[in-house]
Amino acid sequence: MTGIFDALAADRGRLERASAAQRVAEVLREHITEGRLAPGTRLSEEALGEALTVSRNTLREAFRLLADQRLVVHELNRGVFVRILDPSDVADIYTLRLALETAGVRALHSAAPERLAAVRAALDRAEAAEAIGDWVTVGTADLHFHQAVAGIAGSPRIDECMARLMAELRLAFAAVPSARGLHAPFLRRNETLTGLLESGAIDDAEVELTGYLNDARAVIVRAMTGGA
Amino acid sequence: MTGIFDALAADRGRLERASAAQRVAEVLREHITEGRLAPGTRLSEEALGEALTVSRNTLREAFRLLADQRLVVHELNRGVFVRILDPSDVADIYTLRLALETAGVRALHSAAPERLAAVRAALDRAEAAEAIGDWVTVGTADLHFHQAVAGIAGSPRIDECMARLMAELRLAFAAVPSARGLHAPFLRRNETLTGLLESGAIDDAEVELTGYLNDARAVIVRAMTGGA
DNA sequence: GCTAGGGGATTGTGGAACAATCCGACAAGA
DNA sequence: TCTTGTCGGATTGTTCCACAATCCCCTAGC
Repeated sequence: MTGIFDALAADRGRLERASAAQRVAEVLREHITEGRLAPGTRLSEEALGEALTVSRNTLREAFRLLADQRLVVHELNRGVFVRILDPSDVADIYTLRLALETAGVRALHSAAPERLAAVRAALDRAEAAEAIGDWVTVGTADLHFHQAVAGIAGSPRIDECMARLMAELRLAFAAVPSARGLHAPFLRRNETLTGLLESGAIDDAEVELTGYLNDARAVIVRAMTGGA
Repeated sequence: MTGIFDALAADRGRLERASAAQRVAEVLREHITEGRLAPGTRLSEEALGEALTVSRNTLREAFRLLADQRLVVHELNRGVFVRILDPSDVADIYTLRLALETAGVRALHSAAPERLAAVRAALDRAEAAEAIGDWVTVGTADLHFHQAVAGIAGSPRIDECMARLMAELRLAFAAVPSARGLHAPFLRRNETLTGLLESGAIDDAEVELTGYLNDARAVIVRAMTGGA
């Protein structure tokens, strides 16, 4: 009998109006992760407040939200700047990714089947985007794929942690010139990993995942140090 | 020649004064994690601002910081409340803890020896506090012990993630009446785990850690559901 | 007993003002 | 020329105030 109410409750979040600070943060977040705001850019309170027609108070609250997500850094009396990731940041992101995605793989046997299906669905989206050469979408789908892998664990906190990491990773991708060549080699390995998961080979999947992430980390770190 | 400057640069963080919002958040955080502010308490902007002699704007910025750490929840047009953890939250915290601490254990062989020493040091502090019956300190040292285990990974993000989780856990502990009987049985297992780590038995340590956290989770969840 | 509506209290947001701080420019001295 | 001291503009940090939006509780009316 409560099925209807549960279904409605799932959409509860959608009707909660967002505060102005949240909306502002959302807009800025998009601009940052899409690369339209280059890392290191100073976000002037006055200029941004005027551009978005919000008060400084509201803008400062939005800055706090973004600082939490590590998309901007707040320097006292100097203002907020779009975060600049250095190679050690990227390496660290991959360390945490490995821990979270491994947790997902290990939870495979006790997880709901939908979670594994979500992994396959994300993979399909990535390959569909690859087929038409839409590399921006490929990058997005790849991130969603890995979120789905970690999501196997069924842990809200792991999901949130991964979401933050993926947002940070976009910052790194924005710093790498050719994102197209970056993702292509790894799609095949996504396919391999998914196959292992679907066959229930947890240990093999874990080995594959570890090697995958270590390789990806090396590629990106090299691109960052070599490119800049 | 640059050695001196490098050493000074390492202490750079210490001279950055904290903003009023950060100081306010720090004070509130202590009160919350020490249990002086009961979960569910409403934090009125006006009353708190007057008590701490800060303006509402500053207080609101502090609230954003605390909301990030999940110590308070912000409900639109209703205000902020000290977070109330339910059993599913605690269970989820332990899921993430397991992932992070496992990452530490697995990094054992490639970690600096100081990190393992930090684990032993935290354990010693806990046992010293136990000897004099200071159970509050035991609880704190136990949290530090587990942070040290995760810290073996040497990842700043893992460290920060664990620190947040431990702050959340204090909220749960505050809800459990007798914290004294809660920690005692697990000190022995901390000792066991440390011994396995020091002997380099990664796989055994991982098994012990997994069992440990699952048992601890069950104890706390039972205390929460039974006590309330 | 239940619904509808009103009033008070609190938060959300904007705006202004002043202090504190930073940064660059310029000048003075070695 | 290089370093150091000082000044002034620009920006942030913080406070205060005002008003709209919203929520919650209480009461009136059915």
